[in-house]
Amino acid sequence: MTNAEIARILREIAFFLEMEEIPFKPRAYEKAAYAIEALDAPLDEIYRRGRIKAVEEVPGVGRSIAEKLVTLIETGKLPYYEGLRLKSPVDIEQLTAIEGLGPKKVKVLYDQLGIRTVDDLERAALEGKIHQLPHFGEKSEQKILKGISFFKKSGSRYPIGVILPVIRDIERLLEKVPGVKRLAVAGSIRRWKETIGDGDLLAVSNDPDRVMDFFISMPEVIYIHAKGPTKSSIKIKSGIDVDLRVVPEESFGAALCYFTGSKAHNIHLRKIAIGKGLKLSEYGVFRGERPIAGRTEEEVYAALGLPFIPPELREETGEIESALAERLPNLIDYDELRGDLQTQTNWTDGAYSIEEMAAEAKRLGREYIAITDHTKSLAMAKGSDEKRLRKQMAAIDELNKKLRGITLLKGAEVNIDKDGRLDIDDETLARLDVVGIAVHSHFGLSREQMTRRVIRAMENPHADILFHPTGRIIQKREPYEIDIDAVIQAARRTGTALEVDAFPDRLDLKDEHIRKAVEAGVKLVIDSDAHHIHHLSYLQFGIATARRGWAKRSDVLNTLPLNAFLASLKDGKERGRKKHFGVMQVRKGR
DNA sequence: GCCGTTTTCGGCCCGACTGTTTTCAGTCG
Repeated sequence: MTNAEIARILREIAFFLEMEEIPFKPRAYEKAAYAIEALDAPLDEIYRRGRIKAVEEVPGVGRSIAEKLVTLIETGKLPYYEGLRLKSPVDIEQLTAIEGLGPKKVKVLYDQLGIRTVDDLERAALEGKIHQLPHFGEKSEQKILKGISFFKKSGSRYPIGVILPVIRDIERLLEKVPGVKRLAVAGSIRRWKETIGDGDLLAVSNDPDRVMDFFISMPEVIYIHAKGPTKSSIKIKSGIDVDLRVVPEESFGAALCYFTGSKAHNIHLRKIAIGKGLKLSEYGVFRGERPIAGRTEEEVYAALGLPFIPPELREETGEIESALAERLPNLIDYDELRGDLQTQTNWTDGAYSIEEMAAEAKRLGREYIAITDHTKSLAMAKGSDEKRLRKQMAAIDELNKKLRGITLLKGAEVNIDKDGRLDIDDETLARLDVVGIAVHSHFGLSREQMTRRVIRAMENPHADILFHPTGRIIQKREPYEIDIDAVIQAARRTGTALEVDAFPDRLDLKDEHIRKAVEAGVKLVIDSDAHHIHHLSYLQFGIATARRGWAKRSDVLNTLPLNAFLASLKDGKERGRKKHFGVMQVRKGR
């Protein structure tokens, strides 16, 4: 059973307990669910290694929940949970996806009308049975029907690459509303999470009504969830919910902190405040009634005895502890990448010529980019063979003579075959500046086979960078089965860099893997994987993901100037080769 | 049910908006 499945069960237990109005226990189960979701090892593995004691060491898991988890792991079932489900057999996941339905209302709907699913709910609403229930009325019934129609059309989360431009557009409109003094994007977008549930905007204005009126009457609004003087919430055509809060200027920092989240980070901050005899809310830090901080986030963190914590780290994965110990990493910044090492052109499946890609990259301020078209075994992308690759190298040499202000590197995205061999010969690879290697086929291998395959390819002395190491496409394709810890160890041993593919559908490596790689001292590169000139600006998503993975500038090779970059890339590989060679010698000597 | 530079017992984050209420519960973030 996966951690996600276990977490889901704990959350459902919390919901059932909430239905029964049992105090405090629901929070405990939710907290445990959250903690288990955030683990980087499967819980059943933790249990196998350390028995129940290790399970109890998960924060938020005590004796009672640990026992239940053990039952769940050992038998795949949990009688306590089954019992709750039997008592109220409702489809929690479905029903709570309807805006405005929580535990209490779900209970009334089930107790009074026997509603278990969204289909049941829709039937009852259409038959006019719902508005007769206590605490429901005409409006609730209409709202439920509206919610069901949204439920049927939409997935609940969107890739950040889809949502960011939409929110930026709204931001630009709101900035122009008279009276708006400050405006900021908050929420999970500001934390650069890979998928986003809704958009959060924060404003300071001396005419709040005017901002709110403008906000709810924008042409793209299709539904107004709520409108008040400080908070409004809408749904826009693309199906995304957007919230706008208006706060006084002296509360802007506290509000920005609060609306940026994450929720778990906020709760931790509030507990620290309580510990100091203070109170933290979106309006500021208070001692009694008296505000002592709130205008800026820096001020708020300082009042709690903390340095500023970058939004990308606010996931309650140890950032507050690190901040307290003054051990926060100095994260790579958004303007620190000098090069881009994965771009495709119209030589294979890209849409633009090498010249056009170079011109756009130069315009964006890059100092160098590698042209890494596909290789021959990727037939569908017109992959190059050795001969064509050499022809392209010659073309790049010619272009470099003409180009000013940017250098093109000769590269390739070399295909890893099923057994871990590369599909371009070593002589040709040796002539390339940047050899990226990547898996594009046989995604269904076992974890052992896939891990062996990729590591074997990394052991090729010419392989510089492992491109998109897990092969996932967000919300479309799961990562292939691979032992990422073994890959990280292999990267370290062979001196191969791991890519953070910045293409917003990939973000691969993802944040938590980056954190492991950084801790292991493995070098990273951040690439756009551009197939179009517009994609070259995707690097920002990669930088954000690297920051979420606690990466510093020094962890990322393409923050270096060209010569230092190339030296570093090849040195790493050289050291890896010698180390490997050294091991072989020892073995022979035995 | 969990947890402890305030605690092994007694707390558990805080506030806005809606709808159905006539003083507030439920939901959301």
